[in-house]
Amino acid sequence: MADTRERFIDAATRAFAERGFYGTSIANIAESLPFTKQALLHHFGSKEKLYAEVLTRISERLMRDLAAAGTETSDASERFENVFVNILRASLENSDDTRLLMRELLDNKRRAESARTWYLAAFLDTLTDLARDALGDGAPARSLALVYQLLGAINYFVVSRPTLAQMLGAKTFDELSTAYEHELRSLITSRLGVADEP
Amino acid sequence: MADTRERFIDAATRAFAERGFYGTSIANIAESLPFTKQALLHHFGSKEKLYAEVLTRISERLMRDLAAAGTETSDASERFENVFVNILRASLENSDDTRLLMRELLDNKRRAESARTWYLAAFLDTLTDLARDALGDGAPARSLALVYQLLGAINYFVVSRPTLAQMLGAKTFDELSTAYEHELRSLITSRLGVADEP
DNA sequence: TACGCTACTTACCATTCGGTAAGTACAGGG
DNA sequence: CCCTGTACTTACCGAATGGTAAGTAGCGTA
Repeated sequence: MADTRERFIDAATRAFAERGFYGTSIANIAESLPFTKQALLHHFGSKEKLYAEVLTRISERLMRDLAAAGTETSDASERFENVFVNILRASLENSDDTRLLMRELLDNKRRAESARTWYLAAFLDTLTDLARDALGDGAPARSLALVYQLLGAINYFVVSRPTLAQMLGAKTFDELSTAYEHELRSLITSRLGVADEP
Repeated sequence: MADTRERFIDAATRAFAERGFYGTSIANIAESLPFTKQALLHHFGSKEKLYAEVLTRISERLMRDLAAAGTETSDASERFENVFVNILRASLENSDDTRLLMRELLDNKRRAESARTWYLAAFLDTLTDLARDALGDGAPARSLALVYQLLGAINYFVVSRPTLAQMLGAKTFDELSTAYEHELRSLITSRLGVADEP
């Protein structure tokens, strides 16, 4: 059944996000559902192929989210800011995906071919165009750098949340969580508000 | 010999950074040196203990670097900016360490007790104090959020470099690399240059 | 010369891993 | 009623893993 496949992909996403590709065994994934690992192999053929399906589903969602955002306003700066706030919210909401993609980023140099970066390339292209409109200057590397810095600010935070929660204590952690989006907006608007020196 | 220990820790740092804790076998580490895995076990007792020594050595370097920076100037904003540029340079220079710490961040929720966050706590404390001085406002959560965003901007970039190099091609990648520090400075100075609304 | 210590090695082991082989149960169609 | 395909299961396998046991070689000391 297609439903069983989906359940496997769900469980695999959680497991891979939590323990990484090598820290996760297919038996482990299957045991979190009422199936054996052979059922998993029946549907996906191999661990690698299951992982590929997990990645595909995540990048499809990313592109869908990105396409949905960025059409709310005509002001370039405002649009830029809103797009990144949307990315922050989506990344927080799908933190398993975010963690898994961070692991993939760390691993994919080794995981050979890794033409798997296509989703990132499309992502960056779109965002860099938005950045150029918002910055209004000509150097494409600057736009790309800014985009990457903001993605880093977002993803690193999402990935750190469990550690931060434990380290900071509930009160400070809650304050940080609520401050984060506001502070991200400040960072973006202030950056967009100043002229660049060459 | 102490030298053999150091060589094991060096090799382990590279291996753990590249493949992660679970993707690395102690036999693999030993094979990259003219020793057997039993020599490794003789010196460190277990894989976990070796990993702990690797982490300890990294966090000691981090604290040393941080203590060395931040004393160059008396102006709070300038000091803040310089500290983060120093962190960027050090993270790039020790990219294995950066990658390994990113993996640890992803793993340590699971790796139980993980009182291993102490180095991060001290790091954040120091940086947040600098941020408060530079921002000149009272909300500690804002300072912490800003610090974390800049750390994210730095670490995410360092970790992504192999992927970016492959994805962007040599020319664009070089442009991005040289633009990154400049753009980070722009991000910081512009953020410090505007007043906060509550 | 004997002793103990450090720095290793070879041999071995139980467990876990991803994957294959060979089935069982059942549904739908001719 | 049989045939075929799907969705699984139990049984099994070779390779790799972390770790233990039991050495061996060399050095410093009494």
